[in-house]
Formats: sequence, C-alpha cells, structure tokens
Amino acid sequence: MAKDKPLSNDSEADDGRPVPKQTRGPGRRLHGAIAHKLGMAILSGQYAPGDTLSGEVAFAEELEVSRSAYREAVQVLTAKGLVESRPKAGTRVMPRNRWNLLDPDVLAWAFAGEPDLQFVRDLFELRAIVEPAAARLAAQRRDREDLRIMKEALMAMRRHTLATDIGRAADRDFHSAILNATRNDAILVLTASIGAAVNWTTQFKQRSRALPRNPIPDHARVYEAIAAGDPQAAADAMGVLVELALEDTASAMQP
Amino acid sequence: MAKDKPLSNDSEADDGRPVPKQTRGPGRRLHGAIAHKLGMAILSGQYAPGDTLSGEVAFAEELEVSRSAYREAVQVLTAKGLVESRPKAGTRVMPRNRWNLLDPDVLAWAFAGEPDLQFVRDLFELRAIVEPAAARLAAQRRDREDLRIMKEALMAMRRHTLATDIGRAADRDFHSAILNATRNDAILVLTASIGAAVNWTTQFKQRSRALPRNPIPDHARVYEAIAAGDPQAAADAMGVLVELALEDTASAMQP
DNA sequence: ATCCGGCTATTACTCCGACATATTACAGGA
DNA sequence: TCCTGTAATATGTCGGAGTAATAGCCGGAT
Repeated sequence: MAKDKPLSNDSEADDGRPVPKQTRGPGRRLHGAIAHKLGMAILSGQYAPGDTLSGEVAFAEELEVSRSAYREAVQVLTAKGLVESRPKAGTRVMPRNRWNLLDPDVLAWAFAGEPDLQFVRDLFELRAIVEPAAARLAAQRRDREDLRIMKEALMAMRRHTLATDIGRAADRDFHSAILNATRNDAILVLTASIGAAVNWTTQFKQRSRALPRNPIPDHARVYEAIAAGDPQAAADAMGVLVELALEDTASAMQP
Repeated sequence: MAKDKPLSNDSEADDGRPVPKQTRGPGRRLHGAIAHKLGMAILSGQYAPGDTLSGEVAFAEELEVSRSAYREAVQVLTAKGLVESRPKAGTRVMPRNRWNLLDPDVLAWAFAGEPDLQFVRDLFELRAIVEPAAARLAAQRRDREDLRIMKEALMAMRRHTLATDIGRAADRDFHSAILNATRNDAILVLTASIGAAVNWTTQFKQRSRALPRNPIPDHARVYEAIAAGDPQAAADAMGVLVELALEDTASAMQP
C-alpha cells in the first residue's frame, strides 16, 4: 500500500520545528479525513469484503496519526456498516450487503473513483421506482410554498446550465423539493441518496458529451403536473424524466 | 435528566475494591452502549433538533465514562446524521431531515420507545412504493435458489406463527429474499429498513390483537406470482399484502 | 480420528491528562 | 452602527498505560 502524504497535524520538518498545518480540506477534521480515505479505499475495492485491516497501532502509525483519531474514523465506518471490529480478530471489511450504500458519505466515496456501471444502473432503477411515486404524492400534497421552491429551482436551472455547480445544485433542489412535498420522512431520507446520484451522474454525463440534451422541458412537465394537482400526469412525467436521464447516462458511460 | 445506572466499566465498590463488571448487554462495547442511549434519547425527542448537548467533559463525567468512549459514541451519531460537533460551539442535534432514518440502528432507536404513528405510516407508504416494484423485478430475475429460500421462509412462517421470534424472522427472510432477487444493490439496502419496519410493526400488532389475520395466503400469492415469473401479478399481490398489513397495523395502533 | 473444553497470546477497548486548534462572543475603535 | 482584533472555551488530537474479550491452539476425552 503506497504511503502518500501523511494526514498528521503535528508532523515536524527535518530540523524539528513543528510544521504549522497540513492541508486536508477545509472544515474537515482529521478523523473525518481518515474515514474519507479508508471509505474510498474500501468502496474502490482496494480492501475486499472479508479482508482484515492491519492493527490499530500499525495502521495509525502508517497514517502518522494518533490511535484516537484512527479509532474514531473506524467508528464512523462501523456506523455505516462498512467494517466491524472485534478484539483479537481485528477490523474486518463487512460483506457488501451490509454496507449502507444509500448513506450520503458512502455514496460520495463510491463515486469518488471510477463509478461502477452496475451500481449506477441500480441507482437509476431505484430512482425510477421512487421518484414517480413521489411525484404522484407531491401532486396530492404540495402547498404553495413547495411550488414556489420548485419554480425557483426550475428557473435557476434555466439560467445556469447543468455544467455549472449552481445549475446542478438547482437540479438537486428541484428533486429535493418534490420529495419534500410528499410529507413523508421515510421518502425524504432518500433525498440525499437520489440527489447524490443525480449530481454525480449529471456531472459524469457532462464530462463526456459535447451537446447534452436540454433537461428543462422534462422538468417543466413534471412541475406543471404537480402544480396542476394531477397525480397520474406527475408520475408519468417523472417516469419519462428518469428514463431519459438513464438513457443519456448509459450512452455516456460506454462511448 | 435522570441519572440511572452508570455505564462505566471500572467503577469501584464503596470499599474501593473494583467491581468485576457492569451489565451492559452482551457483545456490545461501551461506546456502542452510549451511542445506543444517546440515540434513543434523541429519537424519543428528549433532545430536540437544535439543542446543544452539555460539553464532552461534563457529559462523560455524568455517564461515568471516559471522554474517549463518549467521543467515539458521538462520532457514531455524527455518522448517522443525528448530531454535529464543532469546536467552541458544542455538539448540536441536527434537523430531522438530516437524520439517516433508514439506518438500521436509527430505526431500532426510533422503535425503542413508543413508535411515532406518523412515522410508521410513512414507512408503510415507502413499503407500498418499493416492495411491489421489487416483487415485479424479482419475478423477472429470480433464479431457482431465490425461490428455494422464499419457499423455505414461507414454510417456516406456516410452522411458527408471527407471535414467535422465529416466525417473525421467517417473515423478514421472505421479504429479504424478494429484495435480494431484484439483483439491485440499491434496493437491497432497503432490506434492513423494511425488515425492521416489518418486524416492529408486526410485533406491535401482535401485542394488541387477539386474533390477527392469517398472513400466509397473502404471502403465498406473492410467492406463486414470482415463481410463475409473472411480474404484474407479483406487483399486484405484493401491493395487496402491504395494503392489508397497513390496515391491520393502523387499526392496532388506535384502539 | 474426531470432537469438546480449557489456555494463552493477540487485539481491540477503555481510561487518563495534557496540549493544539478552531470558532464564537465580546470588547474596543473607526 | 459596523467592523476588527482578541480572548475565552469547547472540541480536536496526542501518547501511553492498563483492561478485557476472544480466536486459535493444544491437550484430553470420546
């Protein structure tokens, strides 16, 4: 395993003077950075399910961090179902079906490297199931405020394209607003997951296609149906939207 | 806040001799127990979103545990989106829409106390969306092994009733087998969530109804449709199953 | 030869106390 | 009133010491 830049805070220069600080991304704490690093390593397959990580002391030393920081990172991974630690046995990578793949962080780690084609397809299949149903509920339950937020997101998408961060954020806001309008907490949780999927795949599409299809009409149709309070039309429109998005993404991933 | 039994390991008797060990559930580590305790406190509304927990030192002292153990517990809660810690600001409970409500642990904490009626309804609404679609996919993609597992779970449900732990486990296995047969990792993740919902609500129903409806016919219909490879019939049958389960649960929760 | 039960070495788990860092909140000045 | 510098404070990180649990080995019984 290549030992790239150490994550440590208090590493010293050759002359012994303490180096002020190591760059590790703003606002992110050390144990968070370790969790990030380990999470990506696991999601990318660098550690396979069943593998045993080297012991706490060894690993912490290799990363040049304290055992406390390393342990806190492992607790995070444990909480997300990626690993399990037991005395004498060590810390082992859990089987894939125990992973919390819909956790926002895990999702981010999964898309940090080269995204797995099959997993992207799985996510779209889930979207194709959940989002039309959500649109149906939203058409029944939305209030004026929901519609306002959707309209605003839609206009923001028009102004900025999906090539910009702002545009992608608006896209996510639009879908998020729909899920929010379902008034269902269990569905709302999927916002982060679906939003991440939307975001990453959109970004990926953008990378490999010169002239992406204009997404506004599809979104507008969904909005109109929800605003009109027509559940069936909303579900249908959203179904079309996801289907088209899947086609675009699929064609972008195998050039 | 009532200070019940301390979680500490190394508390001493009055004469100073160390007490061998404190009961805190088998196989569960100290920080896990703290996370459990805090998680239930948050999910039960004892701490509201926006509330600030007392400082690490104070809280750790109150629980009679070391700061390390307390911190590791907080990292777990942070990983599940329940809280966020910042220097100087303290550890605050996050708004509800950031909570990972589908996380198995969070779900368990949510159902540890009195389950929130609205949340149960939300979960069933999600089931009503996901499970029929999953049954449809399963009917298309299941192989012989999937069917074998489903059949076995079905027979186990017949032998033991839903009043027994074994029976409930078989129920969960049945639904889990269907999700597994979709060959979709993103859907499979919902196994834990849906399984938990199924389990807790079933248990709850059992508590308050003398003569619950026989669930076998519904499940059998779903199995037959999947075995026959009929997607539409499978989706329909599953839709009926969830609908009936919802009715039973609803009537059980408001006597 | 196989299975069961106790032993031991290894590993994670917990505790402690000190120091570093970040950020809020306040005070002072423009 | 607003901005800027500063100090207080809670989290973050560190290193080390000691405890507890268990996986895997070994010996004995079947």
